[in-house]
Amino acid sequence: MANTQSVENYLKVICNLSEFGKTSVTTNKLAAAMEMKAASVTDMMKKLANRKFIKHIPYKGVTLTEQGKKTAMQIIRKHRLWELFLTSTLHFKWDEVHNIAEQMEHIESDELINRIDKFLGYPKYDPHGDPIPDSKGRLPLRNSTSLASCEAGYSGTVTGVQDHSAAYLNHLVLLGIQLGDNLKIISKSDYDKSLKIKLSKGKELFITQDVANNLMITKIK
Amino acid sequence: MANTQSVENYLKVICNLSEFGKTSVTTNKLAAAMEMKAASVTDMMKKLANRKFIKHIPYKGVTLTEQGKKTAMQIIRKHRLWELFLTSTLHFKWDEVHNIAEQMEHIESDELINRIDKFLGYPKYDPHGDPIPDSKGRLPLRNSTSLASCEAGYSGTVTGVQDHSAAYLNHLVLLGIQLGDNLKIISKSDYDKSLKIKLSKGKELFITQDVANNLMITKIK
DNA sequence: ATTTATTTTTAGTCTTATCTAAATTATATT
DNA sequence: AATATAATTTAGATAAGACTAAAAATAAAT
Repeated sequence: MANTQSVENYLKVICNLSEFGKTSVTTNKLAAAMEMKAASVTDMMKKLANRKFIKHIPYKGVTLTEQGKKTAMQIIRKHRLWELFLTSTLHFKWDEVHNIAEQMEHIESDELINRIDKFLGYPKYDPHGDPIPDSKGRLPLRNSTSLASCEAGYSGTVTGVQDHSAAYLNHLVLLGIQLGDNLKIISKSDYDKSLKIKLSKGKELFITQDVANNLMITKIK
Repeated sequence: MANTQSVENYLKVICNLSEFGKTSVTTNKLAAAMEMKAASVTDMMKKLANRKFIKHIPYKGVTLTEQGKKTAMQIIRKHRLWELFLTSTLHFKWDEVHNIAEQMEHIESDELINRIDKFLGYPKYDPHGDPIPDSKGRLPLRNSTSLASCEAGYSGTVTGVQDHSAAYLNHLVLLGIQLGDNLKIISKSDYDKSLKIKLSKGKELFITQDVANNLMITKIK
């Protein structure tokens, strides 16, 4: 009855790459994201399609079915709640939690994850600013945009990251940028699209387009 | 490098059945404890022997090597710490935690389990009174004996159970017996070895030999 | 000391999930 | 439109871990 960890991982990654089921995902993209060979992915796609988790159009890609999305959301919920537990209760740093949560997300017990949810106070966002699905699989909405897409003069609050790699997260720590920080775009270079920003604490700094691309903010004005 | 969950389960069960490596375990006993067929167990014994976790004498049984014992103790440590976390932090009942801990014990992260240990205040015993190995694999000692082995007149404190089944644990709840309770043996029946005991709260009750056999106490006098 | 019963092992099969290499389909380029 | 390139799928192999059925070893009972 229960799904294997492998099946859960595929569904989770498909869900993330498809923006929660909105778009279709190609075999190679999936293979790259899962660090597996395309042939292995094709194999699994057949199995997942048989079990009605996805719709697979050969040579074209896959999309999640309602059932597949529902299952994937529960795994993402578990992953994000465990990440938050690890940082807020056990004081892990935000770049250390991913690998452990990858394991914990497969623990099979609705009761357990609901109690963790309660223990944490029914949080809406994980340590990287990603929204946590509730027990019904519903996502809280937040209209955040990439910092790179904002013009000079705008202010905003840092709400999340798109790149979850330890390297990127550590780079932000180095720059002194944290989730929840307010910042203002002073200017934008025409030369390399780098940004001069001012943190609410007063500190001014330059960040590259790459860094700005992966930083999510909610525009204030 | 890491061991599979299956390997970890075998080592854990061997360790428990062998009284932490002291005695040898037979194929059939292991098969029964793991709810598997004897043939499957033999297969795995060869693999574990190859990897120097156990010594296997065909047709005779297996014993843990030092390495095998060390590995098993870490799994038992994780199991017991997670059981305590589930009861003390998430308020699960003591008969509900086993299945979940069976899964959590396989999470691979020394740092994680050490932080849980610290979070719980470096506890020495789990919710069933079983000793928790420390990070080096050392077990706290406690000289407890089965209540059934004590004579009338003796007093003691309930320290643990030998039967971990939900049925037994619920039966104790029904009787009103908890870990840490003090009790005194009023009399012992020659007819069926049942015991009349008095709890420190004042309540008197009769318990069968079976129940007494599975209840561990430290004799006070 | 044979025979019977029990325990354990061997041999061969199955499933899941991965891989490599080859074949096929789709896309891009002249 | 033909061909080259890239993406995807098929076919066949492998490893882990479980199973059944049969063979072998040990233990028990006459």
